[in-house]
Amino acid sequence: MTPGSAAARPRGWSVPRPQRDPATSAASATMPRSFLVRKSACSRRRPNYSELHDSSPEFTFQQPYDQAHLLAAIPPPEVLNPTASLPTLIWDSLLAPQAQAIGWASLLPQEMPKAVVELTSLSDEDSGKGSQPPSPPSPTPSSFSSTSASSLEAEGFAAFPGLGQLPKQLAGLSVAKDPQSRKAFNCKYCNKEYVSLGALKMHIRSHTLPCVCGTCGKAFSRPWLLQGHVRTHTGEKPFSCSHCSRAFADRSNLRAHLQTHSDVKKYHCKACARTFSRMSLLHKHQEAGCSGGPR
DNA sequence: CTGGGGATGGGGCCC
DNA sequence: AGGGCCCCATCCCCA
Repeated sequence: MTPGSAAARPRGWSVPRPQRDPATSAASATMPRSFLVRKSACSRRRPNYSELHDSSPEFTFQQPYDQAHLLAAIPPPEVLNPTASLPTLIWDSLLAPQAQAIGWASLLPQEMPKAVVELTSLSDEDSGKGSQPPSPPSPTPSSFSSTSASSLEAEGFAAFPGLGQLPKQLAGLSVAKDPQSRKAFNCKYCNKEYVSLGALKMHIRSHTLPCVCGTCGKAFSRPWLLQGHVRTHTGEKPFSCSHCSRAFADRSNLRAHLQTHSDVKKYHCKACARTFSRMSLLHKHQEAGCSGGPR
């Protein structure tokens, strides 16, 4: 398949989550979980991970600076492919001297080389945190996505004159005001709007992808996403079906699987009353042209 | 066409 | 405030 093909389909608004697990939250049952943001058609584009290895000449890592800012990310030694040495590294792109030379401010995010955009910064204290199998540790990279623009200016950019003017743009932080003068936070990468800085910071991680797989170099926005990915390498499947012997690496997939054991599936076709274990199956069914009659 | 598994993205909640 | 986790959504692939 082509990694980018998924982006071709517009997805529009997030579907409000109908109900949350009552055991975990009762209040949120009345509130859609994705009410904060409208997803653009391209918002779920998949990164071209091959580009992680395709460093353009302007961004080749250089000695000795690069060594000082490289850090092996997540690699439980027994998990690592001995031959996979490479860009499974996190690099502080923001502090890179090369950044000055190429005019960051003039680059739109999508124009930045992926190898730069996706590799994010680590502080000294982060670099001291190692990996702990079996579960990959959270790398807790202090990428700029989790750093305020002001602190970036104060900390990192101070070391590199000339970058000081850029951080707010690069960090994707801007505070806008809506007509009611209520604060809103816009992502400079994609213009999504958030009602809290925390939500925006979380979102920005999806642009910066600070969590990098030590085995294949694939980058993720959050540690637990990486953790799930690492299971594809290790084969770990901690979620077992209580009805059969199947095990799954992902809880959501187990949940979907459990539906297959149920006579009455979760998703109903309103036209023909058929039920499906997955929303995607229901959609396929409808797109295929539901006859409308009961089956 | 259908059903299912695998993989991944992302916002919200809890601690 | 931030990390971890939950849950949902969706895509791709295959049988």
